[in-house]
Amino acid sequence: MDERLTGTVAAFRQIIATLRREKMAGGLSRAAGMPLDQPDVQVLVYLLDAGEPRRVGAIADGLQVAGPHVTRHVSALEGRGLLERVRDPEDGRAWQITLTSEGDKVAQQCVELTTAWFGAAMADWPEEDRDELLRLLTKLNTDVTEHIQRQRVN
Amino acid sequence: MDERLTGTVAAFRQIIATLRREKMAGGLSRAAGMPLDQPDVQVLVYLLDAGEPRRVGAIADGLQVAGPHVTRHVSALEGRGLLERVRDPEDGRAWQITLTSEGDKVAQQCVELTTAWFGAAMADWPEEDRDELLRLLTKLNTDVTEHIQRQRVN
DNA sequence: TATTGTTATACTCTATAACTATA
DNA sequence: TATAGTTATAGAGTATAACAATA
Repeated sequence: MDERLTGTVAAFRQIIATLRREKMAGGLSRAAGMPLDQPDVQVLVYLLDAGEPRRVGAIADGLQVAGPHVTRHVSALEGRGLLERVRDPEDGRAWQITLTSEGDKVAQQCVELTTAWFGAAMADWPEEDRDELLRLLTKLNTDVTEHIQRQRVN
Repeated sequence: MDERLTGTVAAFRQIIATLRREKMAGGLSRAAGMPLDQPDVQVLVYLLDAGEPRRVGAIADGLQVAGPHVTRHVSALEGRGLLERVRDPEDGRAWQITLTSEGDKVAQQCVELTTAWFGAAMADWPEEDRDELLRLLTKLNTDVTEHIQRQRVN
């Protein structure tokens, strides 16, 4: 068995545990001046990254969660004026979820704060290591996703 | 703002989402021939890594969860014969939690299966990249933990 | 009086099932 | 009849508060 892999998995697991416990959403709520839980933030940031309106189903796929979960948070965020539901002109069953300008602002704050947080944590990282981490995590993401899909087929 | 960091955070978040959805514990249960939820596995693997009996409080610290959470899973695992509670000879309030030989076996299976899973996902990774991922995640783990502690002080 | 662990309770995140409206 | 989304309900994981026993 590859000792390196065991160590890598352990490190990964611990980072996840640490970040979970940190409850970043509390800080984001304070910065945004309104209550935002973690799935709220994920929906907002997903839409910001997308750069254009997206369906409820697309958000669920992107975040890898079930549809009803997205529905609930979209409804809450709509109620707070951070996004809007617009009927999809090409499919009367679907909605296009759109960030309002307020929602766009809040989403950007979330990204900036999170990035700044990691930036501070990694303040003394050399350029090469930053490049490498991005490259390797991106690759890991691809390979893990592919591996799961391969397994599904079998 | 560092674009690399934004990408790194995004990749990290997506890997977490993918792994969460994969519900590894189901496969581990099947392999072990008994129901094991995710916190069960974490407790077992923590004790295996420790290599010797540990207190409930130490397990909670190590997994970064609250005490009562550990108590519940320790009780369940004890009921299934995977571990034992032995009074700490030096402190009558505390328990030393010990893996039974059965528990040790199951914990090893969990580690092996998880490692094998990642090994398959990363099958075509060159040696250097494996080394680098281990090095960078270990470093990230250290730096994130330190950053949180620095913030706590302020 | 402080600490270890437990019991009881509640909260957050997410899933599944049943339903509705449209295709 | 299939699909997009919603409503209602349930489950997993974890936290907080109140307590017991020992230090």
